[in-house]
Amino acid sequence: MIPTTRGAKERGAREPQETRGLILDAAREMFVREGIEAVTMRAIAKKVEYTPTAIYHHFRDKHALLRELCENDMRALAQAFQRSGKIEDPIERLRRIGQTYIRFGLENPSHYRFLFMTVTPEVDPGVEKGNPEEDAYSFLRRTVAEAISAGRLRLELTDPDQVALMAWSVIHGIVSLSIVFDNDDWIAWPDPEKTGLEGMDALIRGIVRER
Amino acid sequence: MIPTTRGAKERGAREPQETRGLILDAAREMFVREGIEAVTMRAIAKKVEYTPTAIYHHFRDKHALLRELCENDMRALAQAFQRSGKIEDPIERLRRIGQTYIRFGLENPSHYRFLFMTVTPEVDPGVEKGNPEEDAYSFLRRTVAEAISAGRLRLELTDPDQVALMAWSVIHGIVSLSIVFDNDDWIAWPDPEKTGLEGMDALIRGIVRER
DNA sequence: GCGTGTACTTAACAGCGTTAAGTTAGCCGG
DNA sequence: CCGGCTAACTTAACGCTGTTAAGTACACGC
Repeated sequence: MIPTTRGAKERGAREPQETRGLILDAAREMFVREGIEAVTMRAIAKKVEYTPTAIYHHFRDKHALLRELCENDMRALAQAFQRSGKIEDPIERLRRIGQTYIRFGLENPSHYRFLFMTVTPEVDPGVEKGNPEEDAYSFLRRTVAEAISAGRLRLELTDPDQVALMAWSVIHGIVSLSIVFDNDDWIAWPDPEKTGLEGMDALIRGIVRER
Repeated sequence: MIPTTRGAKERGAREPQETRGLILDAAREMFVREGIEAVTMRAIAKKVEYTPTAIYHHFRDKHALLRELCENDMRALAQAFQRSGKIEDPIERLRRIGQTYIRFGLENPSHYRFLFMTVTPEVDPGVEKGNPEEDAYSFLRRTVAEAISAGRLRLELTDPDQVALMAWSVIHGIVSLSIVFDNDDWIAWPDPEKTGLEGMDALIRGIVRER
């Protein structure tokens, strides 16, 4: 049962189970280089020099492939958050989370679009939800909860989910708008990172408890 | 040159130039009822009892059809903003704009997705940009500019585009996240309209000039 | 040596947006 | 009255997509 088999045929040199990784790598490159709509099963197959059908031996369908592609990056985001987790002050940490998130979005628009701007038919529990080390949202939520229980926020703000969503929204709003209306003359675009950070700052001013 | 022609064949009863409107109506219904991906040229054609090719006589391509479909609603949004334009206080007006926008998004998720969450290759100047009566963003921008010149905002906030984007972001963030993660158990969803409004309130608290 | 299972291929299906070419019907100038 | 013109429409097809059924080749365990 242990896949020590290697049916690589006269194709020879290629490691068999490695094919899976090969497909993922090829897909990832096309994904980031030319956007999600450039990634077709046939194009991936061509790049790794297999037939399109071969891919279905390693992934249930296209969506599963893309999801696996993005889960790594999703985890990477959560771990980037983790790094800012060392900041003591939860408010300052929140700010830092925002910055990390904006940069992730602007640097990986394809992943961002797939992860946060695409309606998926069903829920895919790929990363472990509720675990702050893998799930970026639950890390944000925990930070907010910390700020609440430390009495740093306005007293009427008691629901950590709601406040977390408010914070996420400012940032996600800027990032997704700048992705959608990139090089559009509709909006006179200020620097997205700067605008996002200042938006976060404004929101923070609006939720902290005045003293 | 005036299209008084009527080449409706033995199909008879059908008004010729009206066909265009017929197609739009059919597409609109499928659009709001089953979402954008259910709208295929073939399906529309079947519904209006023409061949798919016939549609291309009235619209350059699918995107043009969808755009025309949404432009009406875009204008409707701008006019809904217009109605809140009567509020004297620019800050209060801003709040009201937010509420109107949230409702529009939550009530018309398909239109919303197409208008604000879809990357379009080129800019389509359908609604007249810069004209607050047609262009919802420029209405928002004007309100912000008014607040700035009335000295209502913090002194470091001088760019109306940037502040308008910050405000838009909170709202768009909530709306788009609630569309994408609708019935997803990842997030414990508070009421989106309430969360959006409170987010807007928090942001407003964070940008107004303290006195 | 023989089955078994894994990795792959060939061929095809159904659907998509779109286009080239042909048909039909009605108007308009001579 | 009639030939030409044009708008509105159809038939047939192209090239693309994701996906699947069926078949082949190889390496392994028994």
